[in-house]
Amino acid sequence: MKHHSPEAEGPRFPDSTIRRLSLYLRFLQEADRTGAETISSSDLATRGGTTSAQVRKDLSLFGSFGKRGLGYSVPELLRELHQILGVDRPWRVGLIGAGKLGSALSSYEDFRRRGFEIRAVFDSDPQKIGKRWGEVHVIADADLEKVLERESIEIVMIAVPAGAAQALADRVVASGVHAILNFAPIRLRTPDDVALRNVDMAVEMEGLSFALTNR
Amino acid sequence: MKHHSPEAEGPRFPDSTIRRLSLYLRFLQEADRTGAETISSSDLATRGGTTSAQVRKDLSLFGSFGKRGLGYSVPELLRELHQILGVDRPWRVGLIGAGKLGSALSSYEDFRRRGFEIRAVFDSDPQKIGKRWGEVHVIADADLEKVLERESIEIVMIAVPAGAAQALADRVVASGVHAILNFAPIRLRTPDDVALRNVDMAVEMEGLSFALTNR
DNA sequence: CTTACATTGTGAATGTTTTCACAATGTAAG
DNA sequence: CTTACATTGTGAAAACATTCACAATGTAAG
Repeated sequence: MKHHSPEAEGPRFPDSTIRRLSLYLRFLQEADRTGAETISSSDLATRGGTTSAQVRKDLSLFGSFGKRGLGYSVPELLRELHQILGVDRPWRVGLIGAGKLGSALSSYEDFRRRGFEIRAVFDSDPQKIGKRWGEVHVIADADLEKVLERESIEIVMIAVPAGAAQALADRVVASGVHAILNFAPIRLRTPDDVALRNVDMAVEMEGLSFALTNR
Repeated sequence: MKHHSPEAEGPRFPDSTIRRLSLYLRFLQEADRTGAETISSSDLATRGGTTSAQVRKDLSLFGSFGKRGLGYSVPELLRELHQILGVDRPWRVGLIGAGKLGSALSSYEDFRRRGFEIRAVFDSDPQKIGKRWGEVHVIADADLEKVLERESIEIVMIAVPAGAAQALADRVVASGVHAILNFAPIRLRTPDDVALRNVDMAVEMEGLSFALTNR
């Protein structure tokens, strides 16, 4: 029954837990579509590739949502997870980089479906500026600050070459954005109050290379 | 001086360590380009966003490569990291999914530069089959097994919609491939002896959403 | 050769995450 | 109402990862 109390320094939640909550949310949506009323921690575990104890521990960090002997109510847990993850409302997203990867990101249906709405696309290439990209026009990097503010962008995705990423990140942060998803193969330096996630495909490939080599 | 011995069950290396080794490797390559002869654990730490003790601990899992009082020889540590990560030789990679994301992946220069060579691209769309994609032609999914074997593919990247991913993964595994990089928003089930990494962009975005919500 | 200094390699301490295991509590059937 | 059963929530234990702290060992200068 322990909810996190309104302490000066709030509790810190493991990153791994947050990732798993995202996965649970997905299975719940799936289960909901098939009309399931309730779901047990082991159901969630099997699909999420973890254990039922882990599922219960993860959820118990945020409250007690289940019924002993029965499991969790699908609609209720759906509501709770949406709220915990903050996806109970849409987010305004900016995308920097209108190359191939940017193109893939801007048309990625899963983002829109989950409430991540790309409201601005930026690029430095004059050839691309002004072109229609989905529902928005490509904007010059030079106008970054102006447009981030005008469009109230809350999350920025960076999909540019490594050499350009840090300078752009600095400008994004200076514009008051507090969340960045970085696809450039470089470790960005940002202040502590900026949430930063990296999608580093080369690192992932090298992880596979390592696994194949050491068997 | 402790090297890993040839035991029946080899030591297990933390995933987090392997990821960091990739980052160290990058920074070393950069340092090498600027002509640096040696580098200290704290140099590596600053760029990698960690601590010098962590760097030394990571490296010490694989051997002792440094010189007390001096640091690490850049060329030597480069060689060692290449070998540890298994990127001292090229890898033959297959790509399933010739959509926007597949397109971005197949032209991603960082892969080629690091020795990940895409030797085959697959898609189910008859419209796309036969078209030139970089240096290869798009091949029908139906020929997956045949071509994976013919091209001696060692690593497969899956960039298809969630609904198609598991069935394709099963076929990939059955064809003897032991490493998969999955971009589909689904948790694939694979045997234990298959190395699997996921790049899940929706999960990353929800992590940012969570961070922004809980501040 | 000796001293001053830098930096590694690594046990031990600490911190974090996962797993275990079971009392608590709910349902359902007789 | 009682019994049989399922499943949660959670302390405690175990496993795992990071940080500390310092002896060991190298360089370089006088």
